[in-house]
Amino acid sequence: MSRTRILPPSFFTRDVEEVARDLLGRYLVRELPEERLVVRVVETEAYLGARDRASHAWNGRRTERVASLYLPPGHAYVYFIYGMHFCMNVVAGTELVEGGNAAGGAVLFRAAEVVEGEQTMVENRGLRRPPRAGDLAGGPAKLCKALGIDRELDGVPLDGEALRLTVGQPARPEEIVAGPRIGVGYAGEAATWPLRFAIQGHPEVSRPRL
DNA sequence: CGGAAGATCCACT
DNA sequence: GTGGATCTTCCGA
Repeated sequence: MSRTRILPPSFFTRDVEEVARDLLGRYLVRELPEERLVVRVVETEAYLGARDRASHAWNGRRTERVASLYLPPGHAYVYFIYGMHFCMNVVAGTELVEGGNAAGGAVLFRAAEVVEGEQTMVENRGLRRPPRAGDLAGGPAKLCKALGIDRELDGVPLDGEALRLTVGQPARPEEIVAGPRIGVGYAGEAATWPLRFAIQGHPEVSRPRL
């Protein structure tokens, strides 16, 4: 158990689903100029890449927006959605080519609990009242807002200065639950795949609860 | 070159 | 529970 020991690139060079499960309980560290923010990941989703209709890399799609999905495992993919929100993924997978990620697999961070820097996260979220469960980082866009993550961080390595993933307090396998991913109803067969993972019963998990 | 939809959140009912 | 906000990206014409 370590807040500071950084997860190496090899951590992300495994099956995407396995990485998504193993990220539960890990610490995401955001270094701001004046302060360090730390959260513990409690919910993730795996996106398998080219063979996954719900993935931004479906069918090998390779546009400027999704270019970071093809960086080596361990890099950030941050995208803008619904005209006002950002969401963050980490590139993962085993299908490598030319030092990159051939399949475009990644893990979306959906929810986290605060470990350090709550006051700044309250301010980043624009909350005027004490946060209730899920207010700070109980959803992929809330998480980004709270941590000050936007497209500036698209493509950065997650073992670098601005952003790091550390060992943290990993979830025990028996406390992990799985279910279908959120907001991907258009994806046909893939919409039913149980690639959403969470720490069972955790109050910060986004809705609908698993 | 236009239109439609989106890995969401919030306020309001 | 529902709809509005708000805008980038992509595909089809």
